[in-house]
Amino acid sequence: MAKSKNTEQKIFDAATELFLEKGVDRTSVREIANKAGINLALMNYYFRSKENLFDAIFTMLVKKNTRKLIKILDSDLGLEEKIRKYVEAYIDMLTENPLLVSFVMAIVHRSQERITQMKAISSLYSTPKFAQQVFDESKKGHIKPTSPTQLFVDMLSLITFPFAIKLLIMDKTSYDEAHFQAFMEERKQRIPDLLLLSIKKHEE
Amino acid sequence: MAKSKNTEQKIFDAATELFLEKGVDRTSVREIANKAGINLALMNYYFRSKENLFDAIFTMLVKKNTRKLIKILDSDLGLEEKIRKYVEAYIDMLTENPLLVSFVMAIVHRSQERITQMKAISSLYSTPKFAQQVFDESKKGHIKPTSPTQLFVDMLSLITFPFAIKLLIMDKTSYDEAHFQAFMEERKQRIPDLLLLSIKKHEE
DNA sequence: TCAGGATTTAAACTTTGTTTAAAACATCTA
DNA sequence: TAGATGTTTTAAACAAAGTTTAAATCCTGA
Repeated sequence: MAKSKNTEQKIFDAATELFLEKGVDRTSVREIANKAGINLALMNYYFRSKENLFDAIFTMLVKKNTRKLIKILDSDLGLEEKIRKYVEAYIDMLTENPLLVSFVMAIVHRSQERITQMKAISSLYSTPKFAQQVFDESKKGHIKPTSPTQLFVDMLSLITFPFAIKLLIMDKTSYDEAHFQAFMEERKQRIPDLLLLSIKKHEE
Repeated sequence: MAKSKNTEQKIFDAATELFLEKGVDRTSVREIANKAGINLALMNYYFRSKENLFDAIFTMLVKKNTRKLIKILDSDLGLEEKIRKYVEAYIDMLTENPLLVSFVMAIVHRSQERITQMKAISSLYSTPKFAQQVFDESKKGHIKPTSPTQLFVDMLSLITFPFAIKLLIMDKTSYDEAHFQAFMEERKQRIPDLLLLSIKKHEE
């Protein structure tokens, strides 16, 4: 167990860098081995397969980047502030890690079956506290009767999907990177406004 | 050019069936050749590559399924009715063709660069009439000042993304297929309500 | 009819991810 | 210390994938 930890880490690091840089599919195992300066077979020795290595890296990335989001969801903030903070933090996160989006898309498209078993993703979408909060506020009559699931799916959709079709948006609107960034910045206000409006009482 | 059209069609049909059934990545060229009853090399003779064949099939599928959607967007319906009709038709379309979702995700994730060049997709998201309509109604003061792009992205996100994370939703809520269908059925009301509320004037 | 282009075929090629079996290394015990 | 044992590393081969090649066959028009 002397150099072992080291080799495993070398593979992990090289693969992470390559996956983020060129995408999983366009990165070959031989390339990873090369970059890590190790023998080809060691990838399969330490991780059972390339797919497995991908899972490990993806889990690490999600964990590293979503702690803040989960903390917000589980906090004691009021619903409005919670939603505003969550949307902002989520958009910031995806802006800083654009490749997480394509990673998620990769998962969605390649491993539909496995997606529910990936604890990292699963925990990201686990929202008992948030759901309870929506339920309670509904009950107390502070907001309209609202399905927590619908509300949460609305929120996720409005945040995430625009990143997935980023290039399409940029193409259709002739935006450059800066414009798109401004577009998403605008959504930090827009999305909470939209969601809060929909659950607020007393309007017509 | 005797049997040629026939062979090309046989490949196209066999591939379509297999792609839809098992996904693109899990379908090998040899399998397609087998099912079509043709020689392996003919796939590359008629379509230049498997990727190309996929593009052709995808374009066909999108065209076939989105005519109705485009027609609605380009119609003379009022904004409210247009949005309601569009959302309903779109959700119906994705419900009936669940594989179109993963196809879109595949494109988004594998071909970010090419996505804007795919006319089928591009035209689906081309909304000059809708944008004009939103712009005019804003100007006339019938609705709040609204960015057509933001509104359209909102709508697309709310419709499409839930299908992308379908398994995740089903897992988290212990839904079965029927439940999920009902969940999306509910969204046919919910999404237009949400969007219309956000552009309506005079509230609060 | 037969020349020439289009189509089809069998075979090989390249690049994937993965496995194997032996070699090298490290560790622990008699 | 020497040897046995388990771990790590290596070179080589494997299977399956998409693609290409070059020859064979078919078809059509002059």
